Amino acid sequence: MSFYLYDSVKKDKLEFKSIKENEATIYVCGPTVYDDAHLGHARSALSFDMLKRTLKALGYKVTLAKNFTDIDDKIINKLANSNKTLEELTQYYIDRYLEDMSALGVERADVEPKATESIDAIESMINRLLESDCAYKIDNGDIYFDTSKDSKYGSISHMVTEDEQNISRIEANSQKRNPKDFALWKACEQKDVCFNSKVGMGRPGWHIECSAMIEKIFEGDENYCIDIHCGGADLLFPHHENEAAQTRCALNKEIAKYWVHNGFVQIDGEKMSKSLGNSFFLKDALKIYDGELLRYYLISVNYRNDFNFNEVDLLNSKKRLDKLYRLKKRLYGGKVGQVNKEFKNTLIEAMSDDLNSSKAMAIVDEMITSANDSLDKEPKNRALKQEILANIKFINELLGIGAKDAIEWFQQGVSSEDKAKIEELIEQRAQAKKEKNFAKADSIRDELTAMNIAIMDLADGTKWEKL
RNA sequence: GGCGGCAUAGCCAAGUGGCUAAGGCAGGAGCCUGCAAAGCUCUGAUCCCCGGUUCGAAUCCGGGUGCCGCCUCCA
Repeated sequence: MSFYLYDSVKKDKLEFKSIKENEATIYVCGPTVYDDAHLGHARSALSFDMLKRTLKALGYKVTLAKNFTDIDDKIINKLANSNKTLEELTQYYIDRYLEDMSALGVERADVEPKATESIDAIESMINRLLESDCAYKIDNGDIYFDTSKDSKYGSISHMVTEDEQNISRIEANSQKRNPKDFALWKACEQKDVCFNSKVGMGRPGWHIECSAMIEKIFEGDENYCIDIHCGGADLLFPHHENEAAQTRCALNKEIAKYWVHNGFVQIDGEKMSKSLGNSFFLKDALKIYDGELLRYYLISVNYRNDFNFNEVDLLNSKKRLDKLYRLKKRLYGGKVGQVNKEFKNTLIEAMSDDLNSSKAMAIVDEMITSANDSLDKEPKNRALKQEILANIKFINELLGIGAKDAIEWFQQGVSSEDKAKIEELIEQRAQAKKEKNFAKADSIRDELTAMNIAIMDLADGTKWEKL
């Protein structure tokens, strides 16, 4: 089966042809670890988690690297107001990031390089750029990349123009050869946030770390370092433009064969920001909503589109995901059989079309309806039940949803005392029903409703769910 | 100022030249049920506006209008 991916540099949906047959190499620009992860980080991580899962389902051996930028101006600023070391501070946020992403079902990357642990690769690349005069050092020790040395500069973002007016906001520095030149290395004096390297005392610029890490981690071929380079839409310029330029000048090849960018998350139609006070940290969202639900909600929209996060839509997603778990609950404790091949292929096919998760979810919904219908007609068909459970298992492999215990799913946040009380009330109601005392049965149901508990009388007894 | 994206039923959202425009939520009708809930069945849009290309366009081109993003750290 062919895999198609929208390349945001070529602006076209292309058939994926990996550098090495049946192997796929992916690099994702990860977070700068100076604060907790927000919904935007989640969306990025989820997009490329789906990419990895889909390629694996198609039979590729996937290697995904996601970096942590653990040295940067904002980290240094934060350090000034804390009594932690650089490593303590960044490791704290790395752990927080991984914890939050784990709650969303994001698989760990195969390689997780840190900038501070890649100084050797960075200084090596900077040295080569200096030797070939693609980079130059100015009086204060800063090292800049000379964008005029890269004839293809601008080919990634299509953002570079000759018009001087457009670049008025770029850092003014009289020693820079070209206004667009960017820092590869920032000289500094403070020892606690600087590294002693062959290119001087200082710290790496943001862009060089990705180029250097990719060179260090992946082999590539004579034309490309990796198959797919991923990141948020905002990274296209200047970050990815600069990465591409550095790699071209240092290695004489392109950094990536395909470029994939995910769209932004807005909250209630407004850009996320601390000043707006819209709760945008993942940890806050996870206090209220289940991680799997957030995952399901966030992947319900194509990864390239902007995403407008709001509670109404989130609760709609909850109802939709509940249907999957209700089906799973219907088959509770049953054996998992063989997945339906047609279902599996249709689902992979949807994801193979530029990760069309919306379509994949529609296919899941159709499977749920058809499965419920079949179960209504043939409640004792064991083979059918086993196949449906296998289908649900495959949904989890590909989309990362539906793996939880179906009973627990509907009882999240209910204490064991409340559970006992609910069971007791249901028992009393069953007795009242048996005696045809419907008034009493209904009043017990009202009592449960007041506790936010919904009940449903099924063939095999009364089941309850937390609303 | 420069570059780019988006606009599909009450809401969310697939679909990028051609069968009756996916799917979900909400709403309506029915089956089932002591009544409900759950589940199942049926039910809704000609695709922001104008013009063009074409036998044929939501889908391509041009022009509007509106919203958003990037150009400075940012997923």
